Amino acid sequence: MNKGDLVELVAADLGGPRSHAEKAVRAVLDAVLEGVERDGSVTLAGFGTFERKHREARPGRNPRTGEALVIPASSTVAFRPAAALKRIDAPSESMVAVAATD
Amino acid sequence: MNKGDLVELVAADLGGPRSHAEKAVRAVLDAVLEGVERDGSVTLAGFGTFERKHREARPGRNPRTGEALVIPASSTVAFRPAAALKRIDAPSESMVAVAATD
DNA sequence: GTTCGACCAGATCACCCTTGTTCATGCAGC
DNA sequence: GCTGCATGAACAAGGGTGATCTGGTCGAAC
Repeated sequence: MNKGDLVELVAADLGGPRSHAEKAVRAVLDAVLEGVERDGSVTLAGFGTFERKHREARPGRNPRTGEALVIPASSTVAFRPAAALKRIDAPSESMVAVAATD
Repeated sequence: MNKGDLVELVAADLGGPRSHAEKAVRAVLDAVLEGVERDGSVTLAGFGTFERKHREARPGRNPRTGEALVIPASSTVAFRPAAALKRIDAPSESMVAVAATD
């Protein structure tokens, strides 16, 4: 799913025109990045937490040549999903039971 | 930073009332979850990709008791940030140069 | 007021991360 | 609406890193 489809979903939710939903999507994404840049972390209850993580330099390897190299330290944005959207998958053996229950 | 602050940023961006921005934030977050559920992944160019990742069951351990246990298979939502928001930190040796340049 | 998130402990395994290319697609501008 | 540009995905291999378990409480957020 790409941004266009997401905009359609947002438009369906907000009920307004797609152009408005598109602006809303951009505004939210930009605000998240802004918040991460400013505060270092953005916590959205029930959704997850975006946080800027500093990664130490560490030894890496060029997968093409196999040559060892040093991956420089970098800052990236990590996302920790809220517990609400972690779903425990039923074990394979229970799938039959689930199917029977369902 | 919490959801309220994010809403304020979005409101400042959209220019509308905060109540409207709050609805927009909820709509976007909900749409992302909806998209992940539907399609398995949501790609936002310049921001990142949300994708549902299936994690196999694996042996774990209760950190309190040290007792071994099996972590059941689960599905979670992972976020891969776009290359644009990965920032390479200057090496320590360059910090002096940066300081000198700055 | 209620619920949700963070924290911490220790051990372990999955996965992320590098390079570099190309192609295709998505996005945005005209 | 079309085109152009930019960005994402995939692959290959290996090692380091972090995510993960529980759980109770406190504080903040909703």
